[in-house]
Amino acid sequence: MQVGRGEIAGRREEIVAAALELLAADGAEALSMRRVADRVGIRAASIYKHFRNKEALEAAMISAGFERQAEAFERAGGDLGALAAAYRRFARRNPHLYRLMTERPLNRELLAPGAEARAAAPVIAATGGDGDVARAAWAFAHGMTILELNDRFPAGADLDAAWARGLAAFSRTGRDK
Amino acid sequence: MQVGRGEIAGRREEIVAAALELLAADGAEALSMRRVADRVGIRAASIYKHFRNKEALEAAMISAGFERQAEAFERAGGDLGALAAAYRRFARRNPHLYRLMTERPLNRELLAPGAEARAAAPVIAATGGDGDVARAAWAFAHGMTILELNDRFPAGADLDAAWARGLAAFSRTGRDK
DNA sequence: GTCTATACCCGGATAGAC
DNA sequence: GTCTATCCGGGTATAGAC
Repeated sequence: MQVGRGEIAGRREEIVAAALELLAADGAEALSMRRVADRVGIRAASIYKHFRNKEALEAAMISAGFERQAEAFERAGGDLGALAAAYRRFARRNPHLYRLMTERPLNRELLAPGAEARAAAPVIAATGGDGDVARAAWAFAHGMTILELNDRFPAGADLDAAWARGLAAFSRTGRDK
Repeated sequence: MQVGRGEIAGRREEIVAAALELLAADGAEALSMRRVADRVGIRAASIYKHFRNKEALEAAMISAGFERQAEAFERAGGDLGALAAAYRRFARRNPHLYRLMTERPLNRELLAPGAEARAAAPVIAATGGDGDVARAAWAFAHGMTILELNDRFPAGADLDAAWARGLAAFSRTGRDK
């Protein structure tokens, strides 16, 4: 968590926390520098003493999201089914953050080093180290997740069944390879 | 294509075409009523004689996107692999439109009737009428597609292999069910 | 490191004349 | 159906005082 020391780093984290709260409560459109500042109790201009620009603040938020996701995976254990459930649960509990984390290319130079990799590692491990399978499984999980968040499945659809069908395809026992 | 007759409907389609060009060229952030109007050669205010608001214009664009997608599927034929290739190609050729079509919940009341269903039908048919499999396959395809558009896979990743791995899982011969 | 003040620019949408 | 004029609001970001 490479915090330097004292008030400067504390303020940075305070701003990120406020931004995450605002995003969770009101969505990406509400995420303005002015509103983040309001929530911290300072002026928008002051945020620029802590972050170069809005993109840098968002990168800090995304890094925090990866850390949260990695923690959720740790709690879930190494089973692919459990990881998938944790993945879906994380997104449903943090829909706006999940969108922020996935909807655009990452500016990886701005991210906390290793955060993305820590979140990805459990999936790679669970798919047996086969990169193609890991990417296919991730794509399936992301597709199910984001289409659900975006309300794109029919109202009566049995999403648990669709998840199960996909996971069977990508888990070791269900493989035809 | 339920065009009424004469200039009014023609103008509507002209506006949609201009908006689609603008979106393709410059992305969603550039899609403002003023810029669309510039491209048509009218004033922004005049667009409101043809569309109630920006959301209605976007819905018309999305409807056009579904129609294009349905046509691409028709050309591809009924094979799941061919459909998947057409799906990916459509998104790569129309990345901003694909995002517009998938990133948010649809306001289905504003869409051209049947457009969404026409685009979805070939996938349902190709997965043998099993809704769970169709949704899982669609989620996989969307996940692969949007993660590729968003540059989320590692630079050296073999996406063709990941696609093949997933499609094998969802095609009839590769099924364990 | 926070403030005030402000530059600068953009957006969606409406009123009313023609 | 298009225009001009305008309302009203919002955004990121910087300069310079304290």
